Amino acid sequence: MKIFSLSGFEKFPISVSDNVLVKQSVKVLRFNKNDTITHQGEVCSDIYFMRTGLVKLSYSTLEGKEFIKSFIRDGEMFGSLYSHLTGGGSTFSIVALEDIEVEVMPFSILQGLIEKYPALQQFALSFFQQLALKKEIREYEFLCLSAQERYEKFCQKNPEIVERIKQADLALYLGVTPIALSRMKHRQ
Amino acid sequence: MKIFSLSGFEKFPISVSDNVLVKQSVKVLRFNKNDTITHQGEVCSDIYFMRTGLVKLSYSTLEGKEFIKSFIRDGEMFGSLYSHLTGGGSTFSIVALEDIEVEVMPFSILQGLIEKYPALQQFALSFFQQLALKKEIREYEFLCLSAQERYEKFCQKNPEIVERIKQADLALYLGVTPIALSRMKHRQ
DNA sequence: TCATTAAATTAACCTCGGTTAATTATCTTT
DNA sequence: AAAGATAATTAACCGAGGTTAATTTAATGA
Repeated sequence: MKIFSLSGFEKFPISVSDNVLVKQSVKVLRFNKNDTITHQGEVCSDIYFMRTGLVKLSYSTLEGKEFIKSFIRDGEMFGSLYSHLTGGGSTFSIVALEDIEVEVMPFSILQGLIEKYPALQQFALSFFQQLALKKEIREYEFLCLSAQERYEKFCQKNPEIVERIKQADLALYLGVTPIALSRMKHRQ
Repeated sequence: MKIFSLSGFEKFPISVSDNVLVKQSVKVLRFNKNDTITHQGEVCSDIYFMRTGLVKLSYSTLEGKEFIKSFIRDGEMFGSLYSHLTGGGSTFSIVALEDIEVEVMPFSILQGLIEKYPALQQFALSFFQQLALKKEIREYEFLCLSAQERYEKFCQKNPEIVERIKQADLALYLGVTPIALSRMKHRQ
């Protein structure tokens, strides 16, 4: 049961005075394509709402390899769950794949509002249930599907995203090298 | 911030009358090793608390292959998030790896209690945050680690579980065949 | 204890994906 | 339009893991 659909932090169903608080806490930031919004390892105590554009959340390994956790597009909310829950540095970087405009708010402010408003509590619960479900589906795909099948499914489910990203980034999301993805595409 | 640690549904911090409700709704069931508790495809509108024993949540593919989503041990809670959120059939089966004793309660009862008690709401939020985090860590492992590395990490983090499961089941959890895991173990 | 079944190991063969490097296509930018 | 950079493709080689099947080891039961 969705109480409301998020179209930015200032649209939370809260009192006028708390809305003023939110307006004071929220910063609207712009980044250029290829900018890194937050670096892997940095503590990330903010929550983001993507107004326009597209970013990737990506892991860099010790051997210098990159893998992509997810793509976040306009209208979606994101942050580092790990950083939020443990206070440690984020396990991934956030990089703009297009020029973007994001709203940024400290986790702590959102936390306070959630404790105060049942509707926000329901929203938060639903958000994390959906996040868990998404990640369970990704777990299923890594376990049960081949790279080829993951590729076909992604293209089918996210045709718009495929248009907006480099093929190499799609490969890193699927867990294979860009070369392997190129081969897969041209396999008869 | 953990409000309380779950040691069974009857230990929820709720009123005496609601506790009676819970006691009436909860069934304690016993299953033998190798019994299937719920079958893939069946709607699973219950939530489980594992008193004693160990189960696996596993996917069966069309080609007759099996892959293991997770192991659930004594003291843990589980259910089908997908079935709960969509009303559809569960995407996985639940199979006892030891003789087990579980508490079973309809999701709907828990849902009602969550709406009534802030402490339970906080508990549910925390539960799904932790679930999402666990699945994000598994996503990281599939993306960034080799099968060998996933094996070593699992043994390191879950030595007790390794003792209690068949090596073949560990392989299916790691996403490789039992043969591949045997080879990995004996690789110098 | 022996017999039977299940689990784990090993071998031989093959496919898929990683790696390096060269080549071609596609974008940018002036 | 030409030049330079970036992205994608292709080739050759290698290793990890899948597959089938045989063998050994361990567990279970009568």
